[in-house]
Amino acid sequence: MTGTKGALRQTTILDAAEEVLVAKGNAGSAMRDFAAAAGVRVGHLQHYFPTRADLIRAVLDRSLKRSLQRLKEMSGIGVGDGPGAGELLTRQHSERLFTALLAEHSDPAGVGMHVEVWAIAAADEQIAAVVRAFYAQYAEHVADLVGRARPEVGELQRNAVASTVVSLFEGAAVTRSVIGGLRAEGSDAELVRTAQWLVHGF
Amino acid sequence: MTGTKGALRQTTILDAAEEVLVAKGNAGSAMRDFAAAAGVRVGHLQHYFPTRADLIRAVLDRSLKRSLQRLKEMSGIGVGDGPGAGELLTRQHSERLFTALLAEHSDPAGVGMHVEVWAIAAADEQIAAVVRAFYAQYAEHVADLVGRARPEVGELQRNAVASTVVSLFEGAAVTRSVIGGLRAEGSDAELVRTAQWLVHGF
DNA sequence: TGTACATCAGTGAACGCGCGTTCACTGATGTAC
DNA sequence: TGTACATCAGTGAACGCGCGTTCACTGATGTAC
Repeated sequence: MTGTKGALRQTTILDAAEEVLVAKGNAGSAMRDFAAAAGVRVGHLQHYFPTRADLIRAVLDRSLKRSLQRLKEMSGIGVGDGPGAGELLTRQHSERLFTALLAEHSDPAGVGMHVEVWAIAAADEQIAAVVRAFYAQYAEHVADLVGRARPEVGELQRNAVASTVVSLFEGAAVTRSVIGGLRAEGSDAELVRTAQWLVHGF
Repeated sequence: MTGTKGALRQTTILDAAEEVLVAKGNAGSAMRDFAAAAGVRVGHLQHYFPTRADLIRAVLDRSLKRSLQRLKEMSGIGVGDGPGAGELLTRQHSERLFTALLAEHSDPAGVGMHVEVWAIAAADEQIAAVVRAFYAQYAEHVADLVGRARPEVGELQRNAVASTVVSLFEGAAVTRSVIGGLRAEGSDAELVRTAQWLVHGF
């Protein structure tokens, strides 16, 4: 299908489109904006993404996949001094993980993307399905972490805890953003402490 | 200015617009949709709200004010068997409050509105300011609750806990929505339990 | 190694539709004397 | 109590712009023999 040159262009276009989407929002950005940001003509952009919906879907899909990827990396499956896949999750490990995760969720660009994802998903069932899959995997991953911290906890409780942790961090993304404006001193530490309490049980 | 008939019309228009906004999203709903839903002509609609931005701002402003109002009512300042303003907040009280609050945050219409609010605020600084004020008041109210549960806790810690509680419930609104799709069994109870732990400290 | 042809990369102009907004208008309701 | 006039409520058509999309086209790159 597309050669390596085309693949590069696609990446360029997606990078640019993501930037525009975060900066100007879905409603505020036109195909002409995406094209201009990528340094191509509109007709050319449509050579790769025939319709606007195709482009938006590709951007969000890639963004969510990357988020999940980063979460897994941060959980330290075999990297650096993180715990191995089957090993017990200590409080040192979870503190580092949640601190890093919170930093990701506090990044303005990431927050803007999250908000756009939700709004678009509300009107596009295809994207909504992708988002649901994302959260399901996100929660499943956290449930695994709980299992590694407290192997004695049953599956039901593990899942309940996991979805609470996900809520906590997703909410943090919004409330600490420029939009939410909540940036109380010490709330970072409090949020991490809460996540640890949920995972470790104390 | 506007007579009582006009005031009624305004309410009708805002009600209809809110419904349309939740159902079809900001990007997906036109002035003609708002007008049709309210049973008036576009020109007539603009007699009350000259521009689209005026209408949207009025809808969101009213919605956020109402949310805050309900939160305060639920906190039970002098209603039913809730605690009075200065009284100690017991675990019974907080359980009832957080369960009710979670129910509010799980209402599909409310969730749709939240998501739209965030997306619009990201592109409209005027609305962003209203949203920030909302969260500030929301957090302040929760901080008061913490003070009533544990008077010995200092202001700094109270605020940190409050913003964490707000994050928890805002996140819950998204992750439990049709979009998020996370509806693990027992997660309601776990979320309430976590909020209680935050407020009461145990 | 060279040629022929298909496929891919990229251009540029035009179309047509939906949108927010404007505007001149008529009918209803209130208010002053 | 009736009349005159201002203001408010509501209509309907039209405008003009920005948008996503279409389309016919040229130039570049690869591939088969």
